[in-house]
Amino acid sequence: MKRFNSSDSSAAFISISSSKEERTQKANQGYSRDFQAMLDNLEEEDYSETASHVSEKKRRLNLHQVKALEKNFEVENKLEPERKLKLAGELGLQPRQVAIWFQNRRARWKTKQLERDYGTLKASYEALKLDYSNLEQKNEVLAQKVKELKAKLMSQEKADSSHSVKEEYRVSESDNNASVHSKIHDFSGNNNNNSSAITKDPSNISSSHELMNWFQLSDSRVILGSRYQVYQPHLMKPEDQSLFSAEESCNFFSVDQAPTLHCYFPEQ
DNA sequence: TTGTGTTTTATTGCCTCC
DNA sequence: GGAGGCAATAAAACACAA
Repeated sequence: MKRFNSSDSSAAFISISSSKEERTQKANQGYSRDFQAMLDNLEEEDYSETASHVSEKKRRLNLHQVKALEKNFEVENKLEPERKLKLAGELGLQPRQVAIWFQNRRARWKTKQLERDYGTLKASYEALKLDYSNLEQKNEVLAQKVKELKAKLMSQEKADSSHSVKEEYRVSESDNNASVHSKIHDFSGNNNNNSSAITKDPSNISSSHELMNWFQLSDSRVILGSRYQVYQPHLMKPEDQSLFSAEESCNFFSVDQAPTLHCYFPEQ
């Protein structure tokens, strides 16, 4: 149960007869503000006097009272006891009425503030959404370009590799060296058996001619660590050496997930 | 005039602070 | 434990279309 001050509790309701209220409201519509305020004050006194014996009815505050309360609310939305008493005295209201008005006003303000916040959030969400769809479009364009460049590179490499094979074959024939010829043929014709030619230990090569050819072959290869790993840019299949592998560029242009670099740093 | 939706005034119950 | 704030709610007042 709410506790009221003794000063508040007596007349939270201002009792009036409804017929009288309607009459005065209609009559007041044509008056100036000052004159209406004066009438209102007179009415307050009148109602206070008759409060004890007339049926209780809610009564709306008049324009003057509401404006004064609004002005005070703008200054400070909380009400100290002294200010409450002062306002109540000035406006001819019960201190409790002033307190209730401030309380309800704060509630309305809060609702409006929530609506504003919602509007702001909604606007920023819409902007973000638009931004996202723009990025998505750009992403698609870039992915398409990558695809085109890849295709171009592949066809170019195909042309280059067939050209270099022919060149090497011609050189080996004119040299009339069976050993080197077989090695080159083996290497270019069957990639799966590369290891035997590539990893051959030079100490097993008997003739100086053979040794020379081994150097010629290994010249274009990079030997890494204990195992002989081959880097053969021209004779490698394009799909094996492609920077953008079947994993499709490490999802670099995927919009659904963050780009990962696992294909570049597999150990990580 | 009346039904209906909205706004305003006031109450209730709970919570926090001193 | 009293005072005051807040959320939820009731109820009167008001606006307005049909």
